Amino acid sequence: MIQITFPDGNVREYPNGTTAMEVAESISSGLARNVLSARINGEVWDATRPIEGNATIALLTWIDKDGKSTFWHSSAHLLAEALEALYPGVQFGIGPAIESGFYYDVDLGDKTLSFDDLPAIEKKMLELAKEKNTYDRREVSKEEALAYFTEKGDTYKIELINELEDGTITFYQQGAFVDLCRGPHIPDTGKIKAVKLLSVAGAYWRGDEKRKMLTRIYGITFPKQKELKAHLEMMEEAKKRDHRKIGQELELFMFSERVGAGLPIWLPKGNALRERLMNFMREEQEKRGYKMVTTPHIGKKELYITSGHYAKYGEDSFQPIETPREGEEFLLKPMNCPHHCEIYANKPHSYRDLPLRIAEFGTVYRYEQSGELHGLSRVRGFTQDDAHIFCTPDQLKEEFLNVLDLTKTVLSRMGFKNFTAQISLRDPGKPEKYIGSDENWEAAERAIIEATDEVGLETVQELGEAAFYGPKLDFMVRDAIGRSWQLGTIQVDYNLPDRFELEYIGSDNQPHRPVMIHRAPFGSLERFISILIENTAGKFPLWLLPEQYALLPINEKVVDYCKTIADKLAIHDIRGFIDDRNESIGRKIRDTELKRIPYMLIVGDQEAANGNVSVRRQGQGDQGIMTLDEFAAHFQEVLNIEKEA
RNA sequence: GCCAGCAUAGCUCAGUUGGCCAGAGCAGCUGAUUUGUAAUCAGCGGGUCGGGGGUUCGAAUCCCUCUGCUGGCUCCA
Repeated sequence: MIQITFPDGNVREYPNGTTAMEVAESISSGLARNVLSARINGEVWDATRPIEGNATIALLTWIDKDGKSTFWHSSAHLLAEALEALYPGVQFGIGPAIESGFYYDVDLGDKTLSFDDLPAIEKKMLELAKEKNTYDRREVSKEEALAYFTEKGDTYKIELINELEDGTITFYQQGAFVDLCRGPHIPDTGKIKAVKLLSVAGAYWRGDEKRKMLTRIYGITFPKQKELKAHLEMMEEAKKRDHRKIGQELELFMFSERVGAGLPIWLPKGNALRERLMNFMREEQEKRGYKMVTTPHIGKKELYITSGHYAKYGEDSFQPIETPREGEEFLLKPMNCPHHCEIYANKPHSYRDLPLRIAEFGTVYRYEQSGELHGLSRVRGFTQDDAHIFCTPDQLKEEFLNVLDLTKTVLSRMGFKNFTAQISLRDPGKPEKYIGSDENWEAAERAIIEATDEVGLETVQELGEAAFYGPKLDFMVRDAIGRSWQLGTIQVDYNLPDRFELEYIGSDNQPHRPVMIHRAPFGSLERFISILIENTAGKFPLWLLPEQYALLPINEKVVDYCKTIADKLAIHDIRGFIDDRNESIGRKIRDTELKRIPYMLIVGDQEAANGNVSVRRQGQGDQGIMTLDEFAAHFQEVLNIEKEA
């Protein structure tokens, strides 16, 4: 007998070689039906795999993240089985579960697969699922594994096997389909009741753009049809929040083929939003001792040779602009730091001057591959809320903490709660990717980790995600369809001060090298606004809105009364406009609702006679009659709630 | 840049297997209407079907190419 320990600490005895499924059955048949896999001694296993020796167990079902992931990984195998049945000779790459569903990378030879082919594959998958084939695990020798896939002619699997150690290789088989796989899998295919293949896309084999591009099929599956339906409805809802759609509807920004791809054009309403964001940032920065500067949009090529950016990105940038007579070369600035370094170098500095915090809303231009462009999130010209802090090594941590505080203030003021703070570190295996000494890298990485620990910021660390000149702390936020984007960033840089030979005179009367922090709490206004739109579905916080209310006169006679209201509200710093079009009140309300203007003040003969307004809130309907003072008080209260949130 | 798609009026979309002057709703303009919580009514104007080239007696429809867009991949100072 062996002892099995349950998550609640209970211990029960079972015969040696018992499976998780049998354990589940011993508890209830309902549980057994729902078990997808099990965590045995911390490792996720097949529910049908015999447990040898004492163990801890956690039975995993659809509600567990690992249960879902087992389900989706098994679904990838089902997809592969269907593909093999429909397209004999297909070769397989890898087929993992992802955050929401799964994919399989396949090589169909000369055959190209398009979206229209997916329904037939879905149908085959459901057909195969109904066979309720079990997923059978088998340990194989490397020799046997190679022999099988050589016979089958699957070059990708052979490549994978060659990198595995003999004795650790397992095959899984369901129905006629055998795959190289570590597992685990669900007990049988019958649990997969609902299948939706979402898209086909190209994906380079092993993520290497020099290697062959395989066909990637994305899909998602569920144990119940109803769940699939709910999921698809959710995706539809998310699409309505897409900033590209809302941006057009609300006339915030546009693109023009003639101006060029990836070059956003801000329309008056979007620009007003931008201005408010910038003013907010200006105020917050002024409180924290930043000085604003303005620098040109271009800089001589030599500037970027000095900074090291030319060597790193010269080929992959917009190419230099030349002066017609002198032949001087200028680059569109891809970042502001070299210009700011020159500002620092403009005069000698004493340690007493530091930290020096130089800020600019700097518009920069970067070449992005055409396939990468995406609305406002990935563009070729954008404005950073950039600043560079020059400080002594001793001040580094305090300055970092100061920036951290600013960034957190910004995110909370915007109502962003679901961000991830990611510390991006070097890839230790690829020193050639980075410039700067080991010593400086270590010091910088340590500073970031310590500062985030100190403020209790929860972070994730990613190796290999650092910029080429230094480690960074990025704030990542998700868009409407779950993609993660970098917004705010804080980067420590020992390199640029070196390259620009920046100095300050210390208390010892000797020259020293300052440390530099690059930071942008919004990141770029473009991307920030794209996320703001998707997070709020275009219903922006009240304090940010240029148009907070619309005054809707019911007839012409009350327009003058509306004007007196607007004047009085302006005194309270409440902004809005009068919709005096010759339209029905129903139409005015509908149009204002669609423009997502938070307050509608409806005024007819009664309101004009009584000196009040009828208040309607966007999306919430009639709020009843209020006097102006009542409305102003209510308004102020909402602003206060926003501020504290 | 690569893979797979898409591109018809300002917007959202129809347009059967290539066949008369390319359609609708909304928006716009003109007029009537002065309206009580999500679309008042009527009339009118508007598209070299993304650009260019080709096949054909004939192309929005088929082929090539460029541009832009969508979903991925790679990249992201």
